[in-house]
Amino acid sequence: MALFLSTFINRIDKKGRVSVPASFRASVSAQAFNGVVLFRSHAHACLEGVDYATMEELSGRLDAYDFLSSDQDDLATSIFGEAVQLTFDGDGRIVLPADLIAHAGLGDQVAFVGMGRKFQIWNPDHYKARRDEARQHVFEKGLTVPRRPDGDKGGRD
Amino acid sequence: MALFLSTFINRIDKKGRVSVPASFRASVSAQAFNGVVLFRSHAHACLEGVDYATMEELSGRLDAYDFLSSDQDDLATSIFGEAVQLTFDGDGRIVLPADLIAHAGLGDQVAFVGMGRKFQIWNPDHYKARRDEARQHVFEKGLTVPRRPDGDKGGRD
DNA sequence: AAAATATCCATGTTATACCATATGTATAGG
DNA sequence: CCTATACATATGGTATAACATGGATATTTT
Repeated sequence: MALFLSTFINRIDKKGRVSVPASFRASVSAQAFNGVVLFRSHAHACLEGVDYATMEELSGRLDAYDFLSSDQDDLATSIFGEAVQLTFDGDGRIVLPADLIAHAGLGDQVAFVGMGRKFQIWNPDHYKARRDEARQHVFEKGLTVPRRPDGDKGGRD
Repeated sequence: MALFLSTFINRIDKKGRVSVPASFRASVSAQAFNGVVLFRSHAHACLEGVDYATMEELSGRLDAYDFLSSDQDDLATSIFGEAVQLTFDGDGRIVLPADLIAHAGLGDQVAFVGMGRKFQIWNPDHYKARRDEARQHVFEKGLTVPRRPDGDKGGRD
């Protein structure tokens, strides 16, 4: 299992600890780093989560830019400077830093929303509105999943 | 773990000593040289930091220029000529040379900003402005991380 | 000898690894 | 078909270790 699927609501305690859904943990269990990487979403009041391998892949793709170029600098600052890597404790929990909790407006409950290669962390109340909005956009604009890109070998896992 | 991630604020004492964040130290621990390489940023009032292996790779990239070309000469001078190797002491600290402290306008606190394969060292106050600027550039220019480069096998898992 | 550099030690704070308990779900038995 | 039990997950609390930081001592350099 490599994909983040479905939505889970978990509690967050006073110290910012929260259990990562077991199925999400299974999705990153093949990694060397036992945990996830989080950063603030630029588009929404939520957090984005990926596995460590995804960060490595992003780093590799950034090499397409010249070293020391200003575009590479802007991207690297925005992506890597703000990211935090959070290790699972023995029971599969992570501790959310206070500034990330603030950015997402999290209370005592958080929603883990699977989005395939990544996942998002929401205040459950805010997420409902976001979900309806997303559905509405897909319907109004008639959005579809694009066909496979040329170079993609299309591994079905 | 080879990536520099996240931002850390550490104190600098009167002698210019500062702790390198533990996770950054872990990122260079595979190297033979127990320390980091720093040089002045050309674009900003900050310092750039890499591990020794990256310097070797940069050297390889510069081979793209013709040997004895003036461009290669300029780059090699400003990168390799200015670079300093700083060894960790027993507690993971380095001593920042006075001219580098001056260039970055460092006070009693420094921000280590992870940027993937490299990191930057900032005056924390200046960095906040820089972070916002970078985000703005990414948004205005619509910068994205490019698709996989040609040679990239792009293995996930 | 003086200054600069490196090594060592000691301490407070913070994070995290560990343990113990609850809750919910699936399974098996009556 | 309902109930009891066992398993897996989630949650709450505590102790230990790692880290950052300040200071002191030794070593080298000029």
